[in-house]
Amino acid sequence: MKIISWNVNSIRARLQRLLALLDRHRPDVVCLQETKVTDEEFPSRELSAAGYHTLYTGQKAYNGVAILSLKPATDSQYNLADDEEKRFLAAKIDDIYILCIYAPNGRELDSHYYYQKLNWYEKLYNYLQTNFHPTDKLILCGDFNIAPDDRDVWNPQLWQGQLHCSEPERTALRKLFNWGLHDALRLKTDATGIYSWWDYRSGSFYKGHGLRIDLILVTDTLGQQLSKVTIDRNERKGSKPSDHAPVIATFDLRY
Amino acid sequence: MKIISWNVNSIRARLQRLLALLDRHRPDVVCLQETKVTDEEFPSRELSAAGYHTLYTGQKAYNGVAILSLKPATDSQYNLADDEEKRFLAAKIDDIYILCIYAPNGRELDSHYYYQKLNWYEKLYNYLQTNFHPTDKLILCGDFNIAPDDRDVWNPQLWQGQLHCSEPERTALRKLFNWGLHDALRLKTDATGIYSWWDYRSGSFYKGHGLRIDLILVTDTLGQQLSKVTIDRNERKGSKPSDHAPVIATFDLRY
DNA sequence: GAGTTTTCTG
DNA sequence: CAGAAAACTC
Repeated sequence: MKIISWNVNSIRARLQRLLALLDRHRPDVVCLQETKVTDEEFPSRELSAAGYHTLYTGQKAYNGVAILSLKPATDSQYNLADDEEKRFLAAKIDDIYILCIYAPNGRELDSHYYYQKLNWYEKLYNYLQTNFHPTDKLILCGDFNIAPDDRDVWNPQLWQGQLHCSEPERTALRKLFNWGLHDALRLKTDATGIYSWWDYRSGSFYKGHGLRIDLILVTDTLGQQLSKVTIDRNERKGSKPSDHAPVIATFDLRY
Repeated sequence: MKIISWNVNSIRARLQRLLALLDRHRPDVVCLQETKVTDEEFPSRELSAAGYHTLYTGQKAYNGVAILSLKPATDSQYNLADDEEKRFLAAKIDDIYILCIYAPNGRELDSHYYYQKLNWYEKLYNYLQTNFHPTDKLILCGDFNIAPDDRDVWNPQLWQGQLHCSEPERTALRKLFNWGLHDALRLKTDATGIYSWWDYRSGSFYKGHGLRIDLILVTDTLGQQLSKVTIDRNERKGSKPSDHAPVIATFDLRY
């Protein structure tokens, strides 16, 4: 079972790249973030022509998430709580619960939006607690807008305490780990220098100035069947890339 | 001698089409309107690579005119009077005076801008009178934003008295004719249904809803040597066309 | 810097 | 409808 999480930064601008990605990896499940289209504008026809079932929830210029799957999904959920912004989508595919999220950015440390971000994580934690158990087969993936720890940051001193790396943010993320989720990539490697996002500005990708803020979190049972986690850095190259690269996890599912 | 006048509606958006046009017709002179770029952004390198000398005067998002020529130009003039907008460019190529204009649109009948348009035509007339004589070899071409008479309008009843067709506008244009300029196309044909502009909206081109507002005017001596006048309607087809088609005049110059 | 919407102009 | 700019977000 192969799952990909990718912040496409506009599915309109990235459709051809997305179709090529599906062709290249033939993933069972794809979680997309920042689709930036309303449901009417979501390119479901092109994606179903590529063989994928689609679930999506979007809004005008911002946010928007989607789940693509080779097999049809069930038990879909489009809201975390009373959220106005389209940042959450959940469904069951086979016997695995898939949660696709696009966490708020926070804009600025200590701003109104920063506290909304922390509050949103609180809601996510509550959602997990009320609806699931750590023994469930569950994957929570997406753009978390938090780098878990200093191994995930190109210049930890510079980023120390900054947005995406502040203690309150990391604590909110750690709460998910403590509940029973594992950072898939960290089950496989302790290496530094593995990033999923690079600012469009000032040649950040070329300079290696990235952060790992796109994560695939899994519960224990799935963690034990995890065979591989990679980040498709090539997707950040060429003309008109997203500023995020896809994260890919492969499981060797035993029944 | 072949001359083309074309309102490109952004030379940035139309550069490939322009280069193809140069290649297709190999005109001696090209007058362009609505280049919509500052002089720094004018693609002079690409055009000189295509074998053309360039004169241009432009501003940020609006207006802008240019003259391209196989032979270098002399006696260039960048202003009609004290004009703030970049709507006028004149030069001498061989022994012919070339005046390239982009007349104001006028926006609305009887508006402030409408009277500015009439006033601009007054300045153009004065410029002609003070600087030239009807016996000169002179070509005045560009986007006049006036349809000379009802033969040049797809639905004269509908357009009767409207912007581009109102009596004050047509009188301003007629003053140029009375001075000694001839509408090159009308020296060759009385046909109706020959247009140079079609609104982008509501499939006007497909429906044949056009106006002839792009003109090549010539003095007597040149009129007598005029061999052909056409409008390249194909240039309005395909993807990303200008809303104007190029007007092409060919002269059989006797020395 | 690369998406988006909105406003302006023709 | 198609350009361009400006304001916005990330």
